[in-house]
Parts: sequence; C-alpha cells; structure tokens
Amino acid sequence: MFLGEFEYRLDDKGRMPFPPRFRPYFKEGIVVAPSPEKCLSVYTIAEWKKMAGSLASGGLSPSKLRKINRALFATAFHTTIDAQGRLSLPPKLREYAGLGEDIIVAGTNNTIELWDKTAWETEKNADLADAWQILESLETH
Amino acid sequence: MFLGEFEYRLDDKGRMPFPPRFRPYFKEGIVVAPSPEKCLSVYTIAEWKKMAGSLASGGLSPSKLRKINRALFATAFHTTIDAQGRLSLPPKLREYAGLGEDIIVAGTNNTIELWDKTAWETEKNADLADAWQILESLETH
DNA sequence: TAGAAAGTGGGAAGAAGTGGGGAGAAATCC
DNA sequence: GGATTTCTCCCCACTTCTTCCCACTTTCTA
Repeated sequence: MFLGEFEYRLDDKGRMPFPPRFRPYFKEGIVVAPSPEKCLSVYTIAEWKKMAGSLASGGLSPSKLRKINRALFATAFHTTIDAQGRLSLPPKLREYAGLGEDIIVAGTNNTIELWDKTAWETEKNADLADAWQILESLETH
Repeated sequence: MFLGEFEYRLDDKGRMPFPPRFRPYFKEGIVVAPSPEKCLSVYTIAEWKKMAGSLASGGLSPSKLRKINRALFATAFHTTIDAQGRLSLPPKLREYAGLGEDIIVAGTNNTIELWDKTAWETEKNADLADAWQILESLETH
C-alpha cells in the first residue's frame, strides 16, 4: 500500500531518486507506463502481471487484443532501481508526461504515480474537490 | 514479457539492430511474419510453435487451414540474430510493412512488432485511446 | 553532536549503434 | 558447362552512448 507525496529532482541523465520506503517492493524490477492523465504509473512486477492477466482473460477479440497490447505493453518500460536508489526514465516517457526538473512521486494505493510538479499541483486541487463529492455520494447508500 | 518501444535505423543492407534486452530470447532463432496491420510480428521459436499448434487444433476446415498455412508459413521467415545483434530483413517483408529508414521495435507482451516509424506514431495514438476505455471497463469488476 | 542514510553529481569502463569490406555462394549469361 | 557478376552473409573496426561505480554533501536521527 503506497501512501504519500514526495518531491525529487531529475538530473541531466534522466535519473531521479525513488522514495526509500518504496524501494523494497521493487527488488525484482519496476514497470513504468503512461497513464490516461498526463503522468506515469509505476507498477510492481506482481501488480503489472495481475493487470496483464486480467486483460488476457477478458474475452476480447484478437484484433482488439492486439491494439490493447500495443498501447499497454509497447508504451510501458521495464527497468530496475540502481544501487543508489535511483530510477532512470527513458526520454519517450519523460516527454509523454511532460516531466521537467521537479518531479512529484505520489503513492496511489496499489501503484505509484510520477508527475511534473506544476501539473501535479493543479491536478491535485481538482481531484480533491471531486473526491469529496464522490465520497459524499457513497455514504448515502 | 516484452515491453517497451525502441527506435532504430535500417542500413543500406536491410539490417537493423535488435534491442539488447530481447536478444537472449532469440538464441535459437527468430520468426518474422506479416501481421494483419501493416507491420511485422516477431515470434520466439516457442511462441511460434504454440501459435501454429493452436491453429492446427482450432477446428478449422481443411481448405481454410490450407489457406492459412499458405498465408502464414509461406510468408514467414526464419532466421537468426547475427553476432552484432542485428536482424536482417528480406526485401519482401520490408515492402509489406512499408519500412523506411526509421524503424520502431515495439514489445507487445508475447510477441514483438516492427513498424515504420510514421505508421507507428499514428497507430499508437489511436490504440492508446481505445485501450484506456477498455481498461476503465475492466477495472470496475 | 556524531554517525548513518539519502540526495546529488561526475567519471570511467563496457556495451551497443553504425558503417564498411571481403569471402563465399548462387544465379545468370556466354 | 564454365566463367563472371551479383548478392548475401559474416567479420572487423570505430564511435557514441549508456550504465555502473565512486565520492561528496546534506539532512535526519539517535
């Protein structure tokens, strides 16, 4: 269960520190993928396989499955955390999420998200307002 | 599990580098076949045999099976990765996929796809939009 | 206040991308 | 049928880039 919000800097080589408390969960590797919002989602290997498995058994047609596989697997990236506890992000993913120098690492329960700092500030404020509303509607049941 | 998107150049002799991280899986050979989309699918020997087997036991009529066998096996190509880690593509397959100088190698879970760069960009964007819609519906389970 | 852990930066070694050349095989023409 | 030409495949070399490793500084904690 990943909680919290951390701020780091991307260096000239495209590397960024990864929160020490999260590192133990990524000993076997780390999967970084684009998210529908302009940010990157980080999965543990186990979590990624779970997601991929639910797709394979989703009863999709072959052509649809090929499309999904392309969108998900081709855009994702499998790597490891280095000995200094850093994660190096490929240029394509950095571009996608519009990552500048200041990065936000945000725990989101099962996964972790990487945001450009300024994008994060605006997104968070919008989400908070929505979240209270959604919670409110749930409690009425 | 093949993940990631890599860009390479085809040289004058029709050779292209193959992503280093994928090479170990192709020590025993590599099968390249046309895909329904205008690209090439790359199979490991094991994956190819699995696919061929599922066709043979698919309950297809003999005449349909002959058609598929002709289309698939005759156009497919079995080769190896050379000592420099390159893959050389026969002209027929290059033409089929409309490969220019800039090539994209895309991991798609069990297989790998080869695309002309410009064709890939448009295909990817279209697929991404579809994928997130489908994912949204899956996650509600 | 001291020690350990984490952030930050740089350098070096090795791997990978790129291009060219030569030898062998196959196909074609004489 | 033989010789020549062309094409392909394999090997070699060079340059660029990535990745790994080392070291320093800062911060947090005991």
